[in-house]
Amino acid sequence: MASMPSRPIPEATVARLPVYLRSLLDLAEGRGQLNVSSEELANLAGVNAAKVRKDLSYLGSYGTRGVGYDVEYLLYQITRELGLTQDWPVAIIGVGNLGRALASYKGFSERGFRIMALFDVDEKVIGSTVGGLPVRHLDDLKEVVNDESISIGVIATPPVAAQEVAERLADAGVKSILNFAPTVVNLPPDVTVRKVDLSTELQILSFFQQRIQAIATAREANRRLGAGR
Amino acid sequence: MASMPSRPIPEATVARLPVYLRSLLDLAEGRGQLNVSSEELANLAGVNAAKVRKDLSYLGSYGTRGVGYDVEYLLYQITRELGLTQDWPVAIIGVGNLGRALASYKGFSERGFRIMALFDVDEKVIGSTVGGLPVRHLDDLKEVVNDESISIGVIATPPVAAQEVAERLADAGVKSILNFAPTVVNLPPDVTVRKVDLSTELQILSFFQQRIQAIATAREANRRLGAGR
DNA sequence: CTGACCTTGTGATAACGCTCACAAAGTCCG
DNA sequence: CGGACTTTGTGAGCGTTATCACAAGGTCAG
Repeated sequence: MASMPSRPIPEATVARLPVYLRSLLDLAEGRGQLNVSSEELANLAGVNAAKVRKDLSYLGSYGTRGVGYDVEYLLYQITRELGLTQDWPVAIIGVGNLGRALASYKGFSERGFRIMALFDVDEKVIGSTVGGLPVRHLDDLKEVVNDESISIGVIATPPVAAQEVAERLADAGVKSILNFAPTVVNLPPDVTVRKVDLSTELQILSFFQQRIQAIATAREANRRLGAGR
Repeated sequence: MASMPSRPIPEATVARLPVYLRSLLDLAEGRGQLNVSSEELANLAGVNAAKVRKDLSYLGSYGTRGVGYDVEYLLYQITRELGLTQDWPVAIIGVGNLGRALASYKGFSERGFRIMALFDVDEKVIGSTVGGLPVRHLDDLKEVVNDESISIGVIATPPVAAQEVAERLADAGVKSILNFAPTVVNLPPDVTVRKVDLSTELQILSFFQQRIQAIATAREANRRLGAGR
């Protein structure tokens, strides 16, 4: 039956492929390097070499023993595996601070994500232009998704609106959603939702930071005890 | 020696605590609910009930069998465990699109992360005010970190600058860094770095989106084959 | 006070991901 | 052409995370 994926690629590997991709682009564009060893790629990507090799082995045997990987060829294979040989049309819903920043973010278009439409419900911003695109009313979502073949939706609304927006996206046929709103959205399992939560990240940092300070405090107390003895 | 953590809390659990925290806040503030079962909390947080119970059990036995968890008490325990009983002073480095959005983002201050200083190297923005704070030169970083007891640094610079900024932060004594620049930064292991990469997230979505379309295409081909038989 | 009922807390087990270590396969120099 | 050297690809083992299933502990009505 045509080409089933030889082995299913683990999710952890998929999450690292974009990192390798970026490292390879640096090598190719910056230094024009032709070959790269798993060791070198590992350093650039901030992981260890064995992991790089195992990850790449899921894509196939694209390396040459004794030499390493051909940068251009590997670039192509990862690009293909990630589905980045084509451009993806993206819509952003919510044109607040974050939505605006995302709409103007160069990194997206550079990587083939074309922001095709912006939506909001606030009459004050509807009709205005952000990053060269008009802001449309959320009610137009389904129509625009169809017309522009939007396949990825980015939610940048306040948390209360996120669930409804997510449902509207799903209803319009969008199967991939990136959610920046700090709330969990529930959707049928055929829709892939990824969540980016800025506060959550800081809270995790807080946990480790606190641990550092707790240790420092304990050590300080210890030192004093020692001195008093 | 005082209170060592009874059991070390798994990192996967730490990463979920902020999600539970948010769900509990919704319950407390929104509906004024007093008790919550692992089942209900699981639904709100988008995980399964057993995982909730196991996660919470690392914090201690704070539930009541037959009843559930006391919302306020659990809120307090998670807040304490995450080190959120105190405010954390934060600096943002890089005042481009993203830096500005972060500087104005309400979600940070709401959760006790106080943005105390902004830095850049572009003379055009230095001295200007963003979100009520003056933008200072990166060279003042160390001084300000000391004066304001900055404990968390947020990197929102272009990728080429990220490594140097990270090193300067580490040199100034910052042990927790949130990196939005799309590049890996290498620092000594006593510095905790978390990375948020917007393009990476879209690329992961692309992978799954592509898979969907590949399946749809295969099914379509199949259908035609079947019809032609 | 008793028994039906509910929900937690946790061992046991399965799935997953990471790392190690080394054979296999190639290069390259003399 | 042969042997030293390099680096991949991967099986095996280990640690972490997720899930299951149920005894233990508690509520609550009568």
